[in-house]
Amino acid sequence: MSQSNETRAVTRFAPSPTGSLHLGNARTALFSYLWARKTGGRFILRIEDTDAERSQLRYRDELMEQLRWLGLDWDEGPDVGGPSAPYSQAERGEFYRTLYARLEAQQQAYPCYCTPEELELSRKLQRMAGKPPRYAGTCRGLTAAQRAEREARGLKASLRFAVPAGVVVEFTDAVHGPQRFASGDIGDFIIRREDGTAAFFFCNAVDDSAMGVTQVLRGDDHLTNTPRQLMLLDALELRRPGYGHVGLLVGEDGAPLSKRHGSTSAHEFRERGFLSIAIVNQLFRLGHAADVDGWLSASDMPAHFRPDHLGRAPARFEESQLVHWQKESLERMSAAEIRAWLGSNDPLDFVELVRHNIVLPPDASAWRSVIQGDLAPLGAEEQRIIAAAGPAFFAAASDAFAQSNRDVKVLAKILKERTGRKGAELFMPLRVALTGQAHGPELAPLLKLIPPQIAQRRLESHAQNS
RNA sequence: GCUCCCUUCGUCUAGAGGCCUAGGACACGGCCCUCUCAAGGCUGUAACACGGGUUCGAAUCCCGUAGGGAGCGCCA
Repeated sequence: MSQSNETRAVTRFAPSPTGSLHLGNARTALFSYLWARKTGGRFILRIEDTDAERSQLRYRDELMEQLRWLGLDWDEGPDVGGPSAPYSQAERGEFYRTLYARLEAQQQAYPCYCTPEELELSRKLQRMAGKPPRYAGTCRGLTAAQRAEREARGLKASLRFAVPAGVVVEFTDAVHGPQRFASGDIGDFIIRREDGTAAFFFCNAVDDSAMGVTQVLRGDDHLTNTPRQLMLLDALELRRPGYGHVGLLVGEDGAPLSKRHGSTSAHEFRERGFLSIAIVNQLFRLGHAADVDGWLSASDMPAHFRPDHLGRAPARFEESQLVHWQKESLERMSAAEIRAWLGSNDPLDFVELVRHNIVLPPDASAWRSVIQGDLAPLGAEEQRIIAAAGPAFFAAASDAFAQSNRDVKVLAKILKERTGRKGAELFMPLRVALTGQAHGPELAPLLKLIPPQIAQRRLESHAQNS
């Protein structure tokens, strides 16, 4: 296994442009990217847009934008070209046609005239009989005359791969190890749709091979599909890429990540203000055992990627862990970078002051209004602190503030003499009255940023009544 | 139904027969620091799904059971 890790891996990400980049896909893209970068190989982006109905150019562009945002760049792809162009399957029809012709000439593929209704019925019947729902082979034995008769009736045909009987397909999965499947368990499957477009099993396998991909990394859900693709490649005498199937990414309830888990696309996390490097650090550790615990920069990540430590079990995505990487990422940014991330024009000293109390951009707005606008209503803990201090304290505080020239040290000294309070007993009520919150950045510099009249008013407001 | 896959602390994982009284990280609790939060330091709670084997010895190997998942699509 270590042998293959040393060689230059050619990997790919092959999304279908039918929606935005899902976290699960983002993770396999990341792993593929890292594998290529780690070994000095190549990373290919191929767009699987054979389903004209659902594929949209808009989605393709979004996908590419989101990959770039995550820091994944490709060496070959629809926009940058490469030796295996074109990289959109919709444009590879000619290549597919020569392969179909070969398969038909070798009698390893045949036209199928069954209608969707007939197929549906057949599957239903088989299910009821307790049998696996496989293609019955109705059209496999059709004579030339029978085919001609169907053509004459104007029937459209799909093309099916004739699965060889009695074959055992073996391969070594990069994450699951040795695998064996019997061809008898696999029905003849469609490789060209009735409309002439290539079906997934076919174009996906054939392109990986033709593009020189050495390591296919994909979700576990494809594991049992792999023998089909292998038989196809074998029939065409095309080189087999290595396959690796990683455990799926699931939500906090253990079910596959879906809408009901809230955000599931990279785009949604971006909208909420998560940093791409935070997301990448999190994905890096889901279904993958890194050799370090700490935060990694994008440039350090490839060296720490371990293809032989990819996980078989489903990995649960938990936002609390993402938040950790978000904090770690923020710690490593300059105030100017944080300001840019916030998209604000806050003074840098303000950013510097509140940065450790920010996880997502809305946290910054809260502090912004503390120094300029109104305070949010007090929470339970805050109310308790105010009540415990009492109006007399704030009357004294208000006086003291007027003499303090906004210097917390001076303010505290006067108050200490007047009230006998010190430490938390003294500072906490001040903090709550001035900021409306029981936690936050250091009080002294914060006070300097609050306009004096506003600070004065906040202290006085608690001196009045209970 | 058939075929295949998966199962270590709440979560991510280390672990490839003795180094495991199972390690780390996140989260959670405590202590220190401190006006508070965060950060940092120290520290605590917490897991080998179950049952049989094999072995001097099993989280690690074998066989079952249970639970979860995937595939069997003219969707990728």
